[in-house]
Amino acid sequence: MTTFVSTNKTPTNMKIEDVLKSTVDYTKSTRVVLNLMYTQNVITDSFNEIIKPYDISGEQYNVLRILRGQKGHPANMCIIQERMLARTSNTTRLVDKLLLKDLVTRNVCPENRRKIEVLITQKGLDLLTELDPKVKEHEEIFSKNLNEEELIQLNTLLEKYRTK
Amino acid sequence: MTTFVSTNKTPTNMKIEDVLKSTVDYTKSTRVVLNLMYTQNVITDSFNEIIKPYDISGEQYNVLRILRGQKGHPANMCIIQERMLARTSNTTRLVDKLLLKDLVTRNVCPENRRKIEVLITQKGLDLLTELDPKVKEHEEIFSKNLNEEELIQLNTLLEKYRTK
DNA sequence: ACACAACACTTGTATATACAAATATAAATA
DNA sequence: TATTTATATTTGTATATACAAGTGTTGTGT
Repeated sequence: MTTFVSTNKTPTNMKIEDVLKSTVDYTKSTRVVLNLMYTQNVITDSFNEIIKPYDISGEQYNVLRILRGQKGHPANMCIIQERMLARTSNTTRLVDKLLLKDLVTRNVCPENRRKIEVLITQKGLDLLTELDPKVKEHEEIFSKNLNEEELIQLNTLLEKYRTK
Repeated sequence: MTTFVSTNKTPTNMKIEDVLKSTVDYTKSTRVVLNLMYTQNVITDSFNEIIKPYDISGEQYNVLRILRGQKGHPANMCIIQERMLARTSNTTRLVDKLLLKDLVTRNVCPENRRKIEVLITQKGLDLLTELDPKVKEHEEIFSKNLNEEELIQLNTLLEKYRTK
């Protein structure tokens, strides 16, 4: 079976029916779901290629970003989880991996021994600094396909769409 | 640590900065990436709740849908993978799981013994029939937040955005 | 002070993703 | 025909997701 990871030549801007080789047209509702899923996969795959040489996963990167955002204040597991994109990720094990790479420190909170204080190390900050321009570039590869107006529209529609 | 899976009361229609509790505003490019990731997570979580009672995963459901779309023609692994939303899923192991539940059959292709012929069983078709209305309802829970015009716009913007 | 619930986190298990390597068959070429 | 190359799939390993159950700590009520 051919692997489509890096050799994927499927034009990404096609109608979703063509991407998924469907012979029938979907309803607008179905198309939105599939377009969202597929577009997210395209972005994630592209992002993973960027961080791959740095021996870090997208989720680990996400945790580091949250920790940097704390600006020196320690974050406990609750805080990290609240701010993650995928709320059900296992924060304990993600922090474990970062700890092994010396990108974070982890200590029991003295005021409340149930809590854990996680801090990003200088090594972690340096890694993020190195990644910053590449991540910015990655975001712009896609957003350059839309003009300012369309970017605003897309953001508005996504926020409106996901309301429950 | 509190689990946010089913007890998550975070309003889903908020600005992405509020959802992720960011104190600073993101650029439009960053917002699109985060909105896409987060919205996809919201949809996926909601979909997983629907199929959970049926002892099947979202990816397994996806494979069954592809097989039904074949209308009696067997699909080999290549075909299934091409049509999946996440191109890097491990089709072999997904089919393994479906086989254990008697939802598909798997046979070596006699014309080309490298290939595998996968077919959906009647039990698989029945499961999909039972799920059809629930899946439709799921799609409409979100799409009802937008009018016809906006649904078309969102689809168009997503297809345009992901162009590489 | 004691019991018990709530909280914060960790651990276990099954599934899925990501990617490399291995196997088996078929096609191409010397 | 033998050898190489390409194709189709499987297997292995590490990571991540999903969810339930477990551990230890704190707060609350009696």
